[in-house]
Amino acid sequence: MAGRPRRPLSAGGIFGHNAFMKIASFNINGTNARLPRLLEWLDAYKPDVACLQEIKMQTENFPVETLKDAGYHCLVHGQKGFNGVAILSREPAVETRRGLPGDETDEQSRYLEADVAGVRVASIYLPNGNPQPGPKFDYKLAWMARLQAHAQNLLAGGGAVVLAGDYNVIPNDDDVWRPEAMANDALMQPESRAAYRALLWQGWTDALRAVHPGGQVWTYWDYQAGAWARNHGFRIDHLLLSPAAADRLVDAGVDTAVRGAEKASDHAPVWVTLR
DNA sequence: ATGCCCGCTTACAGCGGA
Repeated sequence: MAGRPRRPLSAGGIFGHNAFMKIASFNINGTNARLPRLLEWLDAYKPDVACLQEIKMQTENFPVETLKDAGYHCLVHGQKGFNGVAILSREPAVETRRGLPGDETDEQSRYLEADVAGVRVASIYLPNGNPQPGPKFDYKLAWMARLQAHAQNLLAGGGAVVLAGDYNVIPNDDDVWRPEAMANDALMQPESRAAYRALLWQGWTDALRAVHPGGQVWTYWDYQAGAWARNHGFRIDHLLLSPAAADRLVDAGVDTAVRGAEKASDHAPVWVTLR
């Protein structure tokens, strides 16, 4: 039959060898403590983009050379001892924002954003907010209001955007092994959930929820009380997709086995693939 | 009811995490 010659799928792929783009989020809970696990995960699961949270070190100390040897470019927004986010990518990334707008006095490193292969990607480490009520919970809700305002601006651009990170919000009762056990926690207060829902109502798609609508999918297991062995987890790491990104959604999941390794983070990586 | 466990800090005890 006449017409355009068939080419293998990969020829049209943005990464040459892969028609799909895998974007992951992983709260590593300390770069120095987790670097071997991080490298193992990158090698085994090969995300095209990896948004990291809780790198817990200053920007200049991040092991960019080691990660370059592993095949990744790094953008880093660090902080000594606490917090800190990064974006690793196979393709070079162009930074578009460092820090969440809306409060010039906020010195915590919890937001980093970049363009990678035509997709706007953010690495988010939303405040925990415990104990509640109190100033930390107030900071969490104020941070979520700022995120809501910025997310609205991102949507207005109309492009493919992925807001990936540790949101420290358990959106629904079926996102936690036993809701009663967490009832007084900042992660599932009505105000926290309402702020998360307000984001979704803007037009974002919770990718993991869309692929696993029945819930019971965990991304975090506490180090304490044998939570991993008992599978007492909850879902707080989320990938929110703009409509243009959601149109390209192929799959989403959790690299659960990563949580079972020696010296593991208390979070497992979560990911989406976009066509 | 609290702590369990973990990572971090000009550390060796206390804080933050979730």
